[in-house]
Amino acid sequence: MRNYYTPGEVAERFDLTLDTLRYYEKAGLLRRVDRSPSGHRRYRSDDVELLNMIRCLRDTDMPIARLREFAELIREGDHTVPDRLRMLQSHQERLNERIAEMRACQAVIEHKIDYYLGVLAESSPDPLKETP
Amino acid sequence: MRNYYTPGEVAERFDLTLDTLRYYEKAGLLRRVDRSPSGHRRYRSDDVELLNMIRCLRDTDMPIARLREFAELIREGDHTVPDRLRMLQSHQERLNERIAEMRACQAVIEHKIDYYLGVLAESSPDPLKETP
DNA sequence: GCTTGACCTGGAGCGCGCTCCAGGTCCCAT
DNA sequence: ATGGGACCTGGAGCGCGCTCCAGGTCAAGC
Repeated sequence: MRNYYTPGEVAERFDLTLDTLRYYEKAGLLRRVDRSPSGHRRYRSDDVELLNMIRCLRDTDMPIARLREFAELIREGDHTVPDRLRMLQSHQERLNERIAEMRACQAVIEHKIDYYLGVLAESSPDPLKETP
Repeated sequence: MRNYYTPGEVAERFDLTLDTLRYYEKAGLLRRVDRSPSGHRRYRSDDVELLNMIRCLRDTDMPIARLREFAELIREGDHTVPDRLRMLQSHQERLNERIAEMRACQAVIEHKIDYYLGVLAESSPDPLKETP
């Protein structure tokens, strides 16, 4: 029973390419990952756990640079928990703002959709009762 | 009484730079804008109206290429209303999906925040009743 | 022994959406 | 007449986040 994950497994699990996975490591989002005797990477379950977080944060547009900061805090040890907490909390706030912004845009777009629907209704009115 | 807007006015109104405004024009998001005798741009109110839509769509991550398609439909005339409608509707759907995705990520992040709060609570428990 | 496939490396390249620049024109106020 | 400010042009450059590549190693199965 293996206690590690191969690059292929990890890539598939998070829907990342091998290139991206290596890029994340180079960029400092992951520690230097363990290797098999032949040099292949072996991801531990805590790497995978971190990647899960990374994917969430990336998917919500946290830039790589900030992700690296976060990862560095983790590597520095338990005394950085308050800083990590602050990072996550402020990210949540930004996210709330972003979602609100998107909702506002949606409203404007919806308005335009209604307008277009109106235009169509007028140009081709009730097909059973055409205007004379 | 002027019936046009200067580049500076438009840029400020939509919080864009003059460069971006010109870029949008080059990219085909705007028609070739009118000019003053001295060559300065003069935006009409329908340009401004379109820009308002463009800003909404860009702010919700519609790529420039798709925006150009949309703008071209407008230029082609009223018979493209159904196509425009479809574009906006499918954009709204994508947006809903995107927002749902972000909410899902937020839940994961919130979970982590709670975990960190737990860690902190444990490492520095009730300050008035320290563990012996 | 040979092929296949998964993985390795360092480094170059790319697509997107701007952003910046040099050098110029025009107009208005001092 | 001079200076400042708003704007013009074409084209180069940039930051980000990957993505691709050539050339190589290794392990397992036929």
